[in-house]
Amino acid sequence: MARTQGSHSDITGPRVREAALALFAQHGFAAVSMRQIARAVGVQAGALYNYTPDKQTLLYELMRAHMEDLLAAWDRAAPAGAALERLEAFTRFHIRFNTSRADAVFVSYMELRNLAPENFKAIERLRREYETRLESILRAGADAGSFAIAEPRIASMALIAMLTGVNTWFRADGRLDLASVEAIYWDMVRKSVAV
Amino acid sequence: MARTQGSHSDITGPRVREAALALFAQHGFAAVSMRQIARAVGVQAGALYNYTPDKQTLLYELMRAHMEDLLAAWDRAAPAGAALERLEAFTRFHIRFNTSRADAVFVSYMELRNLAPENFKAIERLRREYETRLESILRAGADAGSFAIAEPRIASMALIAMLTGVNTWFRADGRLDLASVEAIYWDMVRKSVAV
DNA sequence: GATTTAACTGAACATTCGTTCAGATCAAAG
DNA sequence: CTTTGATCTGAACGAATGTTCAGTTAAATC
Repeated sequence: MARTQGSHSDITGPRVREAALALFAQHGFAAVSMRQIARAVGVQAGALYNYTPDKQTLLYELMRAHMEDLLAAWDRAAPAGAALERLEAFTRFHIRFNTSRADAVFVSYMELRNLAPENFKAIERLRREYETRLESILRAGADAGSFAIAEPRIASMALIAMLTGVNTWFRADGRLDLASVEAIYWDMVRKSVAV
Repeated sequence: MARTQGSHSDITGPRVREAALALFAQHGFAAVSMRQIARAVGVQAGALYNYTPDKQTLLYELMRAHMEDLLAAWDRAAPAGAALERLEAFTRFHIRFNTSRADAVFVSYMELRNLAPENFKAIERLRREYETRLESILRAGADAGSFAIAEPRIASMALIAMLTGVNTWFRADGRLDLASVEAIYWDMVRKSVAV
C-alpha cells in the first residue's frame, strides 16, 4: 500500500476548494468551468473528480462548510448576559466574521439558486438557524423591556441584511478600519432597537 | 414599405425583455440560454437578434432601464422639506418600488459581475447616483442637528442594504401587507439615525 | 529493487452554447 | 394585384460544456 496519508490529495483537495470558491465568487458558479478550476489548481479537469463527485456537490460542500463554520464560530463567541451585550457581540461578530470570508459569504448568498433542491433545503435550514440566533436575542430584549421591537423575526432579517451589506463596500486597506466600522454599525443597530 | 409601425416587433420586443428578466432572475444570466428565452417568447433563437445585438447587451439594457426607472421614480416622488420627512419618504418609496420589481432588483444586483467592464461602469454610476440621493438627506439632517450620523456615506449604504433586504422575504400574499412592512422599517430607520 | 496503488493525464463522449444567415412568410403600401 | 421589406425560421458554425476512463507516473512500502 503506497501513499496512504500526507500525499498530494491532502494538498490538492483544499486547493481545489480554494480555487473553486475564488472563481465562483468572481464569475459565478454557472460561468466557471471545471477546466478553469483545474487550470487554477494546476491539474487537468479529470483530476478534480478525485475530490468531488460533480460540480454541483463541489458548490454545495463549499456553502455547507461556510454555514457550519459560521454557526460554530458564533456559538463559540456568543456571550451570556443581558440582551444588549449579546446584541453588541452579535453585531461585532457578524461584521468581523463576514468581512474575513468575503468570497464564501458572497457565494453562499448568490448561488442559492444554482443548488439542487435537496441541497438548497439543507443550506436554507442552516441560514435559518443563524437568523434564529439573532431573533432569540431580540425576543429576549423585547421581553425584558430593553428593546422596542414589534416583529423580532423581521427585525432580525433587517439587521442581518444591514450588517452583511458591509461586505459590498468594505476594503481592508480603505479609510476605515474594522474597529471603526464595528462602532458605526453598532451605534445604528443599538439605536434601531432602542425603546 | 411594409409593416413600419405597430407590427410584431412592438409586441415581441417587450416580450423578449420580460422573458429574459424573469429567466435571468430565476436561474442567473450565465445559466440561461438564448434558446430558453426564445422558447419562452415563442420564437426561434435567431429571431432574438432582431431585438438585441447580443446576450450581453440584453442584460445591460435590462439593468440600465431598471436603474433609470428607479432614479426617475424617486426624483418624481421626493418631497422637499425637513430631513426627517425626506428620509421617511425615501424609506417608504424604496420598499414600495423595490418590492414591486423584485426580478429587476435581483438581476441588477446579482448580475453585476456578468457585465462587460464598460457596462459595469455605467450601471455602477447609476447605482452610486441613487445612493447619493439618500446620502444627501442624511447629511442635511446631520447638519441641521436632527440626525446623529458620524459617516453619512456609510449610513446610507447600511440603510439601503437593510431596506433592499425586504425583497428576500416579503411576499405579497404573506402575513404582513406593505403598509405594515413600511411602518416596521421606518421605525427602525428613524431610530437608527436619531440623536 | 520490486511491488503496489493513489494521483493524475489526455483523449474522448454527447450536448449545448452564442451567433450568423440564406431563404420563407406575409401584412401593408402602391 | 404586385411589390416591398420587416419578421421570423431552420439549419449550420466552431467552440466549449460536464463527465468518464484506460493508461501513465511516481511515491511509499516491503
